Amino acid sequence: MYDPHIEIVESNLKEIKKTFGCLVSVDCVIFGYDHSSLKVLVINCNQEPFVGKYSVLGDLVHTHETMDEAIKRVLSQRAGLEDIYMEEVKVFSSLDRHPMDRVITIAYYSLVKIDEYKLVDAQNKDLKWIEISEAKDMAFDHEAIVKASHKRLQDRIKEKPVGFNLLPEKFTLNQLQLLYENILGITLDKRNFRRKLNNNNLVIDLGEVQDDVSHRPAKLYKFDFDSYQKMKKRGQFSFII
Amino acid sequence: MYDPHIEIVESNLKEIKKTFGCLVSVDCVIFGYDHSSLKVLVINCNQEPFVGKYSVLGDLVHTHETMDEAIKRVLSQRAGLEDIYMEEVKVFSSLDRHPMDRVITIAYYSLVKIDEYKLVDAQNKDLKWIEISEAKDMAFDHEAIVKASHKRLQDRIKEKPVGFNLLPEKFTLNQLQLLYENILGITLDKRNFRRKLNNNNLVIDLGEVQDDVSHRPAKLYKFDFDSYQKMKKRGQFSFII
DNA sequence: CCAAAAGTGTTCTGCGTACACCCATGG
DNA sequence: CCATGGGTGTACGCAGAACACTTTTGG
Repeated sequence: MYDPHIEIVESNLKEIKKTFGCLVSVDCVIFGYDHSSLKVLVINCNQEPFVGKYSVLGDLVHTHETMDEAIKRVLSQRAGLEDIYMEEVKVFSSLDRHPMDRVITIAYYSLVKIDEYKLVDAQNKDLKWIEISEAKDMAFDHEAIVKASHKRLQDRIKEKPVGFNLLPEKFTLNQLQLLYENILGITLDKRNFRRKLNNNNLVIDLGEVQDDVSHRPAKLYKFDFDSYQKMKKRGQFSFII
Repeated sequence: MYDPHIEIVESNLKEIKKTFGCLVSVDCVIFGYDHSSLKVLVINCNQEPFVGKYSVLGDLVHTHETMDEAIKRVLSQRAGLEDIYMEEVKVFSSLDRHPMDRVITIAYYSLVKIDEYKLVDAQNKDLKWIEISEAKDMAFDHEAIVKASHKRLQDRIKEKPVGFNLLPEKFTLNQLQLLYENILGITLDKRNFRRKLNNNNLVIDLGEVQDDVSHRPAKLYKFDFDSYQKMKKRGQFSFII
């Protein structure tokens, strides 16, 4: 019987590469939150036949870099983003997902504090934040990539405090609650939400208040990273909202 | 400024493939459960410098197949497995993970009803079930791949009833409980475990009993797939043990 | 003083958890 | 009748969910 298993050995390496070599890319769905809705960072695609459609940021993976390095390079060089939260979502491998050649892509999503981020756009002039709901009819299979990433973010935020990566260092509890409501598409009870935060020691009262609002200013808080680390270590942490 | 973004267009496709083409493989961690412990299906590696070490089943992805097709091909051709549960785990992309060339691999795990599976080994003579604890010092980075897959299974089984894929169609409640205890490495309370199953309508009493035991025979149950589907549809399903 | 949003407590219900004894069968 | 595992119910505490009014500030 034919042995379908291919062994990579010196003698047939060149032949193997010719036969099996394919292109691998990373695509990163960058989420931002502007205090009213969840946004995705996109670019106008300039590859036929998708010219004019939106695309998320991505690039081919170089032969000398890991996925992690590739995605960091894309975030840094193409969006000026450093040290931001990111997570692998899944692999997209349809044969026809790229019109020019077979390109396997690994999707990631990232979370950006949109207030602290000015669009860095050295390479091109059309980086743009769009609403999740606008992420339709995108280039390649990027609509599916955005959908899968959004779903992953929704799942993740229910069990880990990743949402803080979308807010400024100092935030009000209402801002935090609205973030959850927007991402999950649900409404939450203010008192229950706050009690849960307090029970978990997840936020620290900074003793400061808002100073630019025309009504009673809200207290400002920050995420209690140390407390979260401790809770993770001893026993399990639950943040299912 | 240098634009690091590579566009794949007809004119430079060949050059791009030469520069960026790399090898992609799938590796599948196949879990089985033999009524006492969780097992992994491995093979003796025959590639230097790992000859004699264990490896999980994997293969290069062909240019004309998706990941899904590749993993199904590996499961079918190399282990005779068809239509089994599987899930993508994550990408492994260290530059030195394969000694011969840069190979990016996508790890999957699968669940097999070990009782109903006779080792099909047409291609080679050394398919073997080993204990999780024996999955050390494996070929390539397969120890890390097994660890990550095991962790994923542990996470998944807490929220979805995937464990039934490891048991025969008919099983006793004690067998089910032991499965959970073995996979999670914890002990569970018998009465609480059973109450939760009943509350969720997850199992159906078949009205049959064991007939090969030298003590009071236990009732046999099967997984209630329809009930699970209904529960998933209306509202959320929780199976956190 | 009015508008706007901030902030705060209680009750009820259901679920997780801890826990121990009798039952049915084969040998 | 004995050994072996099979099977069952209760009490407690905590956490989620529902729910409405008072407070503080700016204008």
